[in-house]
Amino acid sequence: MRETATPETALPGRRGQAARNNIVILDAARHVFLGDPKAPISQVAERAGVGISALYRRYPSKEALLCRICHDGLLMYIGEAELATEEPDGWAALTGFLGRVVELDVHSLTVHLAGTFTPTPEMGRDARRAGELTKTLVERARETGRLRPDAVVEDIGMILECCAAIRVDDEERTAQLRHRYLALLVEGLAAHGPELPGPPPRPGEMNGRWRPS
Amino acid sequence: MRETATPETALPGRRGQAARNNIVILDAARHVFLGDPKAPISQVAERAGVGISALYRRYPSKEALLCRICHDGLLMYIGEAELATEEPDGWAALTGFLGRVVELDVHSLTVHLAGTFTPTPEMGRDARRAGELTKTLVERARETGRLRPDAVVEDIGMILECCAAIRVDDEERTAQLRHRYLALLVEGLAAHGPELPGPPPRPGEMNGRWRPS
DNA sequence: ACCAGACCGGAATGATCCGTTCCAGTGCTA
DNA sequence: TAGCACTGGAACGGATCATTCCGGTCTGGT
Repeated sequence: MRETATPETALPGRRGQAARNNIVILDAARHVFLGDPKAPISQVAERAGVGISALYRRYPSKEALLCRICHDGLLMYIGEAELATEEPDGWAALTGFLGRVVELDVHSLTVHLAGTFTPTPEMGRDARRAGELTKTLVERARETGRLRPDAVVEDIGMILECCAAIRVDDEERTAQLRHRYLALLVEGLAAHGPELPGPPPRPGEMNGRWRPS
Repeated sequence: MRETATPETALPGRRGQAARNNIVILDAARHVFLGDPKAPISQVAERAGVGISALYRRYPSKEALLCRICHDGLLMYIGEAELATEEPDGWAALTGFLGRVVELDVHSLTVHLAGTFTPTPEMGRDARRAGELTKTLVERARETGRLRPDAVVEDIGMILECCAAIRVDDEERTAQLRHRYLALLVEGLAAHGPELPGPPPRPGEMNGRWRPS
């Protein structure tokens, strides 16, 4: 009688259309808001090929949709981080993790949507969990001796930020280019050159966005 | 009778106020539009401590002001590039240049304002000149053998893009952090590690923005 | 001392954009 | 075939801005 979430796409008729729309809408929203976090909601509907009501039936407001997208991204981040923890080589764990996060464009999904909605307490918890996992990854990478000693956990977020800045029209090409500059940055992380300049980023420093804009 | 541009700030009375405002307005505009390219023009006036008329007396439209700011940035870029050409060590020339461009936030000034106005032909010429200078710098850096062989000219713009993505509330701190990640990227450029992934960026690839938005 | 006009601040205007609501279908489902 | 879950898209109302306009202020030449 009741489908809780997404029992795959193949129901017949109206019921099926609704289930399919659930997915299609989330995909469209992700894509559109990745391109422009302030995009009008009508653009999401258009890309999804549905009417605006279809959106408002599922989410009470634009903010709720944004929140959902962002939270999903956060969960993806956590998932990848946990996956990475299982990699025995600490260095490969960290770099592989970075590569996958860049590939999925998860960073844009989470950080760049900040300020467009007021975060839920649950997201706060998940964000903290994400932070802890990242810390673990960095520490394990440091133990291998491959990570330069003056790198800190907070550098990771900044590095992802750098990669997310790369954007061209074609989506696949964007991913390629991001991998290129991630590679450059990772080489930098591995290089034991002269000490990095400036005080390293402090824990909350990049979170100016998270207050309700 | 007639002051052509900015005969410094110290004239008396109204005439002097006008001259001073010229500068104050450009500074404010630079600052505000760097923070948000789509900021309302009233915000520029507020930061400059002048009324809106003072802006419209000088520039016929918001677009004109944006164009001016952007062009100034382009000229700064060219200036720094020419300065760098005089440095005898090709590697120091390139890295020093990058540092100064990051410091001045020139990249945001030029690229991030694209699409907010229709470029003038003169800007086109200057942009080409900037490209040539950059190319020279990269080639000279390559001759020193310090630059990894698979790096290309177009990487420079992307690297600057990465740095420009770093932004925190405090302006000075932003600059510090940018230098930090620039250092990482430069280490990457110097490292002769495994070949960089993906086809390198092609010449026009990042210019999707330049058509009138 | 005086006035024409350069310059200014900021309110008023008019257009655009966008989130949200509303309503008239549409075709399952029972 | 009636009822209903769901839809597309038009209409509404508020917000945001670029731009214009106007009444005031101060300067500089006479």
